[in-house]
Amino acid sequence: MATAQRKKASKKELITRKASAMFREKGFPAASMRDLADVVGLEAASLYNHIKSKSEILQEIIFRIANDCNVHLESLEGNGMTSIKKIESLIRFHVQMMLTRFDDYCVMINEWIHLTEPYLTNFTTQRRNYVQKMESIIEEGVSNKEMRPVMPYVAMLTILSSVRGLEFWHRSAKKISTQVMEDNMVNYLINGLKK
Amino acid sequence: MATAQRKKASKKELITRKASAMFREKGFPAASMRDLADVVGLEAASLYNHIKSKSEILQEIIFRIANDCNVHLESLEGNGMTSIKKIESLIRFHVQMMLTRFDDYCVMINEWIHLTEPYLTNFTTQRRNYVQKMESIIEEGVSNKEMRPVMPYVAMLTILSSVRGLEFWHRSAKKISTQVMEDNMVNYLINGLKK
DNA sequence: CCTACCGATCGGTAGG
DNA sequence: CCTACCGATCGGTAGG
Repeated sequence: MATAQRKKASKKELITRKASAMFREKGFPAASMRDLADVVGLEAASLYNHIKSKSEILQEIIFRIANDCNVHLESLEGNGMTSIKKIESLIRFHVQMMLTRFDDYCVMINEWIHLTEPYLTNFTTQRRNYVQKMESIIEEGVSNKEMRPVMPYVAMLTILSSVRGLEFWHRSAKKISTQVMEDNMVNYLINGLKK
Repeated sequence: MATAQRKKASKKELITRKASAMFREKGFPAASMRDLADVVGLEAASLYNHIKSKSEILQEIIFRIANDCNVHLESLEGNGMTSIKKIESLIRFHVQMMLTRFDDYCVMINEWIHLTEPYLTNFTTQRRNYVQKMESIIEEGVSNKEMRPVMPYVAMLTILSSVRGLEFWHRSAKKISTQVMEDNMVNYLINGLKK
């Protein structure tokens, strides 16, 4: 029984992982449950012994990684680091998420529009809170005189967009190692903030 | 006859414009021809008096704006500007495209995956050429000693990604004016390049 | 986990 | 430009 449960859970994990790769490649609406079943090695109907619906898979992928981002950001709050260090940690975290959990991260940033209510509102609310907290850290750094007088909103946008840009890099022939890429991104983005 | 032609052309233009907005909002696969017909004020079948297929609309949107980007980039080549000025012009051009032709620009950067062959290969080839030319300009600026020793690939990625990030800004409540936004982006990104 | 199948919706056509 | 309709495919269910 415990074994059966575990088997079932891991099969669900397999389905979710394959779905994530497929949603990233084709986009959520263009990825069909029949294609997914083929990749997993089942008939389409059999998928429904493991998952409730196509939407449920999308929800699990997105909220799992969104939650990890939130947890990391909260760990930064009031931990005594300088604002610059906090932002550096945030950049490194996002770059690592993008590189080590590529499919999930891309699905979150590109496919969240296909969430249905109430999940859609839930997600956009979480995201609004996230970027506001991030802007607060930058604002703090500016009034601390740790950072140049950048507009927090513009800095936040540039940082998150640049991480997102790694999607293009990951897809293309990558002659640069991931560590070099991470350090280059951090340098470029942090140098834009430092006095 | 000339009038009929013009009327037909403008109706096609209307369809394309509404389609662009719809493709951006919902994504290409999730936007149905019936929804589009509703917005235009026709029956779905009647759309096909003006356009050949759903795919054709996507192709026209994407290659029209991609072509404008290519023309601008070619106008920079060997025009006597410094490398920094060339990149500043490129950034301003992209920011303006994003802000003044928001739907088309977003469809190009987000929906190109849904092009079918041979258009898909055509597009990715054009894009590869584009980023290579852009990297050449940055490389030139670095060996000129005009720019700091950045990696051209990383700088290119950061610049294009940051422009893309304006999609998020455009969607949200925009308290910042477009001119201020453009100048802030240019300053941030150009300062990262200057010595 | 499969076979068989559902209603809904898709892009697109015929014919007027 | 519409009515009527096509075959294909979609997400998902019943029943075993």
